[in-house]
Amino acid sequence: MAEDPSGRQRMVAGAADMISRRGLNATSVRELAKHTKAPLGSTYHYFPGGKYDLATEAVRWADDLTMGVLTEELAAGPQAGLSAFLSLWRNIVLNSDFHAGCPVLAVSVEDLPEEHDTPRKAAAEAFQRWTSLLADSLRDAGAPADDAEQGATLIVAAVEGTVAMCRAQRSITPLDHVTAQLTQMIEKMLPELPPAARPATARRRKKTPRR
Amino acid sequence: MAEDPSGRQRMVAGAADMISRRGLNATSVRELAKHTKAPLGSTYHYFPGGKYDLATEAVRWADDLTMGVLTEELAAGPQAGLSAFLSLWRNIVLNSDFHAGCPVLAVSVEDLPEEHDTPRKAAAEAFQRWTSLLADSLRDAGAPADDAEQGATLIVAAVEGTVAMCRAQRSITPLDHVTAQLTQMIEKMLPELPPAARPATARRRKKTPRR
DNA sequence: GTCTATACGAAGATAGAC
DNA sequence: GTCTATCTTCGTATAGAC
Repeated sequence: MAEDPSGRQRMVAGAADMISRRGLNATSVRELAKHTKAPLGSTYHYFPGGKYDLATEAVRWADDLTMGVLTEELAAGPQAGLSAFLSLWRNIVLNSDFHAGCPVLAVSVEDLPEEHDTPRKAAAEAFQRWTSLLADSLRDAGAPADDAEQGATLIVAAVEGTVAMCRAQRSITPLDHVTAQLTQMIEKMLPELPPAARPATARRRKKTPRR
Repeated sequence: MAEDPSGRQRMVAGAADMISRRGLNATSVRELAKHTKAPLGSTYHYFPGGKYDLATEAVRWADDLTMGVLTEELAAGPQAGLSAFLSLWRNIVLNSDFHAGCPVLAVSVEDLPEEHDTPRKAAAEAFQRWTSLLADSLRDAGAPADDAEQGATLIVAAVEGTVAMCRAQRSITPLDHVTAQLTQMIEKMLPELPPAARPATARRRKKTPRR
């Protein structure tokens, strides 16, 4: 968990980044090895299943990273979680000057040969985990069960779609618009409360909040 | 506009479909020619700029198709337009058994070499056109200007993201959830009216409605 | 103008030297 | 165990025969 100097770990993170930029098909093992300063042959020592093993781990890596951020921030309620989720992708898009995005989305829109289907399955799992986490948080905060489930799905879908739109348009404006609307949506689906109050279920947090 | 038996037109539509399934990088000119029964050499006669010319036209083709559907159905108001927009992609996903999606999104998440950037620009334009059309319709129906603009962006982003989620999960459920939430969102942003009534601006339509 | 045959590079994957 | 050199397949693009 401390920094892992291992070439293996660097390759997984590097693959996630590269896939998020160019997609899975355009991410070659050759170039990845070069960028991460790992010898080409070692790749197949670390990842005997080759490119698709590597891609699957890259998707899981992004999944876990996102789950970590969401879990931590959702402790302070759905709005805080939404905000953190948005910031996560916002920073990735801006720091890469609109060149990087979400590797999970990238894998989801490339039809893979039937026998190398594990990256897509990992992507499906990631979306499911993010959605469930958000839905639970909305329910805990008092949203009706249907709205919680549907709203969580909308949040994940909208963020993924918006990141792609921002990249196409080379502008962060779509993300700002979506942020405003999703924030409104959550407000309307929660029971009305004075801004300071919070339902009891939302108060249990596991750690001290960040920052 | 009647059926075009031309090989050229078939290649553009075929490219749009293939890109929507596997992404731009995995769409080879070779295989496209084979699928559309056009000789490989002819491709470069029709599209002197090669693969990226072809991709750009494919994106514009999908753009125009979507604009046509949207323009026609939005004449009956924003809810009808949303519904048609959703159906369009829903049918594509279901008819392809979760293998096809939106070519505009596919192009948006693949970083292209700087010199072959036109497909991305065409994608940016497509998103912009769809968003503007929806925003205008929402404004005409009485939504506040900010909500109209932001809501239109959310609709486009959410639909694009949801199509990708459905493909990853091999399930149409996300699209159903998003449909419910977006429908609610539009209702809440429009002035309250008895279901039968309609603001005057939404009544002007250009053609007789289909079917 | 249409198409076949081919040039040339880069992809995934592996064999086998260190 | 690590890495280099190489095999095979497929990519884009073109040259030149009909």
